[in-house]
Amino acid sequence: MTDVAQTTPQVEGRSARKRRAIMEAATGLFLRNGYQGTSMDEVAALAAVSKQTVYKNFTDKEQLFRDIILGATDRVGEFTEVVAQLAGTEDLEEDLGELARRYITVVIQPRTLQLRRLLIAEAGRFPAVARDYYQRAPGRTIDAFTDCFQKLADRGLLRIDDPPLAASHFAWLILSQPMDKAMFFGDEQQYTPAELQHFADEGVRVFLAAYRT
Amino acid sequence: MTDVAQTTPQVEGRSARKRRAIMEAATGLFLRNGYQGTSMDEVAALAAVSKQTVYKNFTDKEQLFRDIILGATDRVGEFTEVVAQLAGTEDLEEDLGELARRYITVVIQPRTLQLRRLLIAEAGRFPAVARDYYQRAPGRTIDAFTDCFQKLADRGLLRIDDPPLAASHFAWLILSQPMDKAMFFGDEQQYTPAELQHFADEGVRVFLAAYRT
DNA sequence: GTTCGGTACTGGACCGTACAGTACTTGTTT
DNA sequence: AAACAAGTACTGTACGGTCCAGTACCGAAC
Repeated sequence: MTDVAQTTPQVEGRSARKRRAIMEAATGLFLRNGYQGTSMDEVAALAAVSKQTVYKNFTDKEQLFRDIILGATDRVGEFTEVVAQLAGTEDLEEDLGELARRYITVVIQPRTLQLRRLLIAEAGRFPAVARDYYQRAPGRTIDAFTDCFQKLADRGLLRIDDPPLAASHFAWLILSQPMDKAMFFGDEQQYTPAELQHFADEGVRVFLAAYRT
Repeated sequence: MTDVAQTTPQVEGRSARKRRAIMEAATGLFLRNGYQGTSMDEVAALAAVSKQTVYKNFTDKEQLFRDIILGATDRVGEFTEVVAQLAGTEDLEEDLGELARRYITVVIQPRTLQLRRLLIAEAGRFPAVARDYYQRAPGRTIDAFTDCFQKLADRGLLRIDDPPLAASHFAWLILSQPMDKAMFFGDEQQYTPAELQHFADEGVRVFLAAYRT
C-alpha cells in the first residue's frame, strides 16, 4: 500500500486532497446549477472546506470554472483512439456499427450532456472556454472521424468528397434525435440501450448507403 | 388611413405601446445576456419605461421570460406549411433541395440560434418552458417532416421504416456542422450562402441515397 | 373646447437578500 | 515553528420587488 507510482496517488497531501474536493464539489454544482446558479459558499460547504481555502487554490470563480471545464475533457482521447483503429478495419459495416454504439453510449451520458448544456449556456460569458471545450471534445471527435474516413476513402472503402462534412454527417446521423431532445429536456435517462442501438444502427445504415463505394 | 381592420393596428394605445417596448427590450436582453444576466432595471431602461410599468404588465421576471419565449415561436407555422406542400411534389429531388435550403437559412439565423441557446441554458430553471418551446419549434418542424415523409412513402417515393427518425435524420444531415458549431461559438455569421447551400445539398444527397426507393 | 376624473406612467428612494471576495483570529498538521 | 486550514464576521455591490409622490394621457361631460 506504499506504492509510489499510482495514477491516483493515495499518498495525497492535505492540500491536494482539499483541492480535489473543491474541484469535485464545484464540478457537480456547476453542472447541475450553472455558473451563475452556483455560489462559492455552496462550493466551500459541499467540499467541506472553508471559503478561504477555496480562494487559496483558485484566484476567483472564473478561474475555478475554467479549470474545471478544461479538466473535464480528459477522457476524450480514449474514444478517439478507438476511432483511429477503425481505419484498418476488415469488416467496415460491423466495426462502424460497433463504433456508433460506443459513440452514442458515451455522448448520451448525463455527465456529457450536462457539460454540453453548461458550455452552450455560458458561451456568451466565456467565449474562449466554450471554444476550447468545443475543440477538445466534440471537435476532436469529429476530427478523428474525419481522419478515419479519409483513410477508408484512400483504401477505396468509402467515397467521400468532403471528409469533415461526412464526419459531421456520421456523428449527427447517430445522435440526431436523442441529442436534440436531451438538450431541452432534463437528463432523466429517457432511452433504453435497445433504443440507443437502434439509433446507432440506423445512423450507420444511412451513412453507408450514401458513402460506401 | 381610417381603416379599422389592420393586422398591426396603427392606433395602438399608450399602454399597448409600452408593453410592446418592454417585450422587445426584454427579448433582446434575454437573448443576448440570458435570464440571470438580465436585470429588470436594464429592461426598464432599454424600454424607456419605468420599473413600475414593467411590473404592471408582468407580474414578475419569470412571467416576463415565459411570455417572451412562448411568443417567439409565432412564425414556425409558416415553415411547416411549406413542408406540408412537399408531400405533393412532382420532382422530389429538386423540391427537397429547395426545402433544405430554406430550412438551414431559417435555422441558422442569429435570432433562432440565440433562442435555442437560451432555452438550453435555462432548461434546468424552466423545464416547462423548455419543453413547450421544443414542442412548438424544433419538435413541430420534425413532426412536419415526419408527416410529409410518411405521405411520400405512401406514394412510393421513399422507403421509410421509422418516419420520425427519418425526419430527424433529414434535419440533422442538413444542420449538423453549422448548428453544432453555432451552439458553442458566438453568432458571428460564419457561413456564406454558398456554404449553407452546400450543407443543404449534401444533406439531401445523403438522405435520398438512404431513403429513396 | 374646456373641464374633470380616472388611469397609466415616471422617477427615485427603499427593503431585504444574496453573493464575490477579504480580513482576522483561533486551531491543527507536520 | 511554520505553513495550513477553520470559522466567521465583514465590505461592497447588485438585484428583485415595493412604495410613494407627482405628472402625463385620454375619454367623457358640459
